[in-house]
Amino acid sequence: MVVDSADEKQADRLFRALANPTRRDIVKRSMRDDYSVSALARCYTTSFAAVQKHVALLEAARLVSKRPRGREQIVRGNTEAIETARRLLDQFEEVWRERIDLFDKVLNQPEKEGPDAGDQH
Amino acid sequence: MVVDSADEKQADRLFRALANPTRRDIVKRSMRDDYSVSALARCYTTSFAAVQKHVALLEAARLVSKRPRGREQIVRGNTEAIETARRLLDQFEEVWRERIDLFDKVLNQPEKEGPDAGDQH
DNA sequence: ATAACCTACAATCAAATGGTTGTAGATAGC
DNA sequence: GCTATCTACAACCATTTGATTGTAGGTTAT
Repeated sequence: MVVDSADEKQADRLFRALANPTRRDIVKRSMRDDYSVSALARCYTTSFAAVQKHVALLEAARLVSKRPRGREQIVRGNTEAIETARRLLDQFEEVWRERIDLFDKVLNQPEKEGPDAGDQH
Repeated sequence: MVVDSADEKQADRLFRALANPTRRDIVKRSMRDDYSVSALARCYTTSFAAVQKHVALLEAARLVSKRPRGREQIVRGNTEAIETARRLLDQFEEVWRERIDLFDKVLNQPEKEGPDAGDQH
């Protein structure tokens, strides 16, 4: 029941990290160009520490990675995490497809009863 | 700067709603079968009111919709919201592709300077 | 009508979030 | 060496979240 595995926690972190406009913007920027943490901070009106925390959160969700360059940390967007999120979304549509398949199966085998009780939408 | 439009708020709600294992499970269940709110509540160890609030949150994110059937409310998963989330993820990979394209363009026009300073990865 | 059930909503509470300031450690440049 | 810059991290604060219990209204069935 809601298993609460490591994968689930990672899914939590992923979607949680994406649920903030500043963080989404950071992901986009760091996908497009190289940014140090302070360079990112200059893009927003919030404090450096706030941006730093956003980056840390994104890093925990594996949406970005940091690598040191001299005294600064270069933030880099990670497409694999996006792929992971996409696969998670696929799971939802997969179970939806199961419903459709089941519905079709009932439609194509009307030997038992008429589908009058079918309350589609 | 981080525009904060209605679309952005909807994206916030969408990802926020997905950032919880119980809510993700509710979405899957309601995609697969019809569930009343109380039928959903019976699937989890938490209180009815807690599940009710989860459903309200999912409804605000348009991930599910409710329709009354007698005294109960039937919760139904909505694939369109999943598609919306997928499109949002597409945006990230789109800007990433821009980076790749730009990188290719530089590689194919080495007339200016040698790309020795290129710090790939 | 009465009992049982489903839902809605308010009040409450602990924990997490998003933000701030301040302090301290490294590194780069003069 | 000294200064400016970049980062990390702690402490703190307001708001939100996730959950609870309790109350009330509506629907179904007996």
